[in-house]
Amino acid sequence: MGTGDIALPSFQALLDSDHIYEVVGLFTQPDKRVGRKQLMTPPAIKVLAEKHGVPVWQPDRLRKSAELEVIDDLAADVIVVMAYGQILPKRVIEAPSIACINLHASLLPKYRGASCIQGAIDAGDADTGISVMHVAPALDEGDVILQHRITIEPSHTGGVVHDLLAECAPAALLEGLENLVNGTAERQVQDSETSSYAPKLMREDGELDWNMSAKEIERRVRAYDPWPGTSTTFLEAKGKQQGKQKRLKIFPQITVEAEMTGKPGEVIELSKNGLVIACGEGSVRCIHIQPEGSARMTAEQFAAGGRIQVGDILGL
RNA sequence: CGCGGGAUGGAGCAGCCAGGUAGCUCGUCAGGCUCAUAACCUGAAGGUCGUAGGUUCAAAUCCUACUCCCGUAA
Repeated sequence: MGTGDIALPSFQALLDSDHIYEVVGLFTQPDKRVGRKQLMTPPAIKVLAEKHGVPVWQPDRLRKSAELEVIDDLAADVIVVMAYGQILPKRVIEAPSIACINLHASLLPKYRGASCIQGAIDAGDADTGISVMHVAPALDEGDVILQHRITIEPSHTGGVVHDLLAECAPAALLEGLENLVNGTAERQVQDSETSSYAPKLMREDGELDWNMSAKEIERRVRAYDPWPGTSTTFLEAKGKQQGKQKRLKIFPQITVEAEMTGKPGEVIELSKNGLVIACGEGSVRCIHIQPEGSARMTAEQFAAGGRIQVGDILGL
């Protein structure tokens, strides 16, 4: 059961190991309208499943759908869950004869929840990983079977870590399955004292607060790329839209300028060397930005347009 | 037709509402200044104003259609 692209390599690994495991079905979220034209688009994992002749189910709300019977009928030995996007009813958890396991993209008990990857980078952690765990009725609180660890480099964005974890997941999954099958799997109860929760992020969570320190801003921009992205606002100084508040997206990599200070949100420098914005502590130098209504550009290009000036305050 | 913004030398933007000489900040090239420079000064090249129609003596500008791009819809 899975939806997100992070589950793709793991699903592929299961398909490839058909000499050991038979994939009897895939549950994933319904097709959604995406993009500017709102085209109905299936999850990539669904396409992969259909290519291999694996039956697919896409219930709107698994909890109260007829598909619950399907799960019983499939009589699976193990249910593997990764980035599915729905809470599983108890009935599903208890359906498989061996176990219902979940792959979670953090070192549990830290960062339970949907934004586990962003959470680890945003907090400045030195590493994160994949946790293979039993599914419990409460979100991401099940006993941990094993964890595979990866290092977060100072340049890693959310997207990079996402891909690294996706690559790292199949090995963890296969090891976990093997242990379960021969009964050697551990069951480490999660320490609720050190647990934390990383809630699902919304677009507006990417709005930068310039009162934060430059270090925190730098990590936030890195963690939230590509989703939900980070942005601030500026007042348009040119053209028909003059005086209107416009969105300005900020992309990695940005660098911390500890020496340069100013009122939080103030534009300290706007030149070919970048856009320097004052933070609560220090400032950050941004190179790649995107004003609303325009394509992504460099700070140098943005400076040429004269749409903001040094001294302007952003994010008001 | 989900909503909104946009298309103007190589880049980013003005000019459009109140039609009449192609503008600004850069970049590029040449020359100058300088011990030197990414700094400064002078000059030059470079644009079918997204496409196709229409209105007009005259269209970047007004009207219609189309194409493409961007934001947003978590």
